[in-house]
Amino acid sequence: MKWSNSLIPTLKEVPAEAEAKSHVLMLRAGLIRKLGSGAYTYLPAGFRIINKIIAIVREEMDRAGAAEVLMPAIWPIELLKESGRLEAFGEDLIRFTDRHNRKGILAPTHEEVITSLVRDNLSSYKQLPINLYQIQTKFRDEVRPRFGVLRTREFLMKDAYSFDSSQEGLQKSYDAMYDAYCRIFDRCGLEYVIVEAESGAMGGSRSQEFMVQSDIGDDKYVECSDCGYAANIEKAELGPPPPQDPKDSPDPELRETPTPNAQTIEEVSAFLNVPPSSLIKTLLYEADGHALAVLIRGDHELNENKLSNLLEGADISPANDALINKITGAPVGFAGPVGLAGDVEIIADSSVMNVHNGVTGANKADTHLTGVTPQKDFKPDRIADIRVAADSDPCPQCDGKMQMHHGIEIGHVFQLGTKYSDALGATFLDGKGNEKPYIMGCYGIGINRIAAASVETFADNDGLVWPPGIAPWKVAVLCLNTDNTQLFEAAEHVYNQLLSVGIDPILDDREERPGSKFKDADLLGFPVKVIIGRGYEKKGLYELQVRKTGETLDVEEDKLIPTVQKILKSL
RNA sequence: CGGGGCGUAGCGCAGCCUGGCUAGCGCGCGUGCUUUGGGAGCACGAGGUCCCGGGUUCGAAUCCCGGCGCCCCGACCA
Repeated sequence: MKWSNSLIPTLKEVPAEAEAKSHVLMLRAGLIRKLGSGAYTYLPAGFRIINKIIAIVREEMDRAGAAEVLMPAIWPIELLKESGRLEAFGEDLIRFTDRHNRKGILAPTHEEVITSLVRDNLSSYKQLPINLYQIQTKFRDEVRPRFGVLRTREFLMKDAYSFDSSQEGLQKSYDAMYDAYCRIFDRCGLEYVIVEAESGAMGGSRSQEFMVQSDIGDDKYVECSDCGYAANIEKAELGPPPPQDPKDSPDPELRETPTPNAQTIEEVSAFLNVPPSSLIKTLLYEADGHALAVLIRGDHELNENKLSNLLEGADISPANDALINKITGAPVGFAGPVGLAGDVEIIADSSVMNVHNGVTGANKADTHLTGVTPQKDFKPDRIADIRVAADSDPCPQCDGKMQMHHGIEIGHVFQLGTKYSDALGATFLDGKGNEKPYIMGCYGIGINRIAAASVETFADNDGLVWPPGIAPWKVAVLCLNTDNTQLFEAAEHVYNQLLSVGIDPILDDREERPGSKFKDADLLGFPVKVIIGRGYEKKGLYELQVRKTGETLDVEEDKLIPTVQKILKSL
């Protein structure tokens, strides 16, 4: 590609609307332009990056034995009703009504379509396993699109769905996708962490996410530097709390303390001048009709997933004010486990049991109890790990501590099981003639996010730095003076040579001053620059610059192509 | 959905509080001359529904009311 034939509107100044590094640089480098909230145009250079990523994804999916399809983005709304996910997606759906007054949606994902497709066109275990994938635009009316291309209302996703006749088969399909994902992200040059995840509203059992560590990431995960255990914050299990220090004082005396106008953890902590970790929060919940008092240390957060799992998947919801009043006999904000009415099950997080000289609500307006000792002053019915993991928490698999990180989710793999095949009646006949639901897996990759995550990870003060695998062009040929025919012809010659060995160059043939060309090339992040200027004029030498390292070297014509190839291989 | 902020030339902004001449500055853009290895200099020039609608006023970018759009923080996020 010749620069003059493309559209690469670079910006010197930082656009006001952009905050995140990737957003700023993708705008400045002329990769994207915003059309509306959460909707971006990819200009030629940006689209080339997307296409590079897609090509890698496609190659690896095909290598893993998946077959590509293309499904509609426009759905009749009934399809989501059938699977029961209309509620689950709710406001996130972009809905429309057509000229015949039929209700439709723009597809947020495609489990329903693929499941009904397979239901209607496959019938025998002999045809299994099968894995179908597509690369499609998904639509979700995000509450808050942000960070440029990282969270948008329409985005490209590679989604794959596997259909197996057995759990063992699913495991094989899942492992194959897992391996393919590693190859894909490796080839994209990303540094990523694979974390255990909750399968959540998708249903199913095993689930892992591929994360790129980044402070602007929407997801949080913990990782143990000793053993490598890593898990999404929603999922992360905790090791046992560190052993209790031997008590240097006898159990304190339990007493009521007036705490007017102090209800929240912060207020009580400040009022009584005790750290939040000495407070015991009492959260009242309703679970399938019975009341729960859930005890969590003041500086911790309840993990509802863990609580629900502990209760064998019961639907749990915070108790309403009326119920709280009934249980505690006090206004909201003063609940405590001491002396609670008998039919309330008390579930305590493990860490609560180590609290010494604790503070809880007194089940009485404007009053807290101090000097609370677990087991002595109250006895939980159950003690379990039910809180959200935090930084420096003990690892569940070794003696190490876990660190908390923010991450950008670039891919996920799920073992769905039979959730969708059951809901949509998708069955096959096994070898004995029995009807069985397909055992499914689903596997997603956020195409646009790969680009943004790469920028967040690798960009520097001068601009983007692309790994060669997804660079819009691998090599930029800079002709520093287009008026000089000798230089220009040499530049074109290099450009053609690179083309002929399949290297994918861009020729900066613009009538710009050298400074602009250098700055733009750095901003765009081409892995290698070939500079034809002074050195060529005087000594017939080409100058090579490596974007990532800043390294430069002069080479003679016959060494040029091999040297470029060598550098690209080393990056 | 709650909180904060913004909307003036392609981009970044000033002007608004305290209404008043032809709405200004930098970058970018066009033409000419000079310049040519890290975003050149000079000169000339083009480019504006001041987000939209209504109101107040002799007069509105500026004040008032209503709306729309966008950004940031939070909540949310299969």
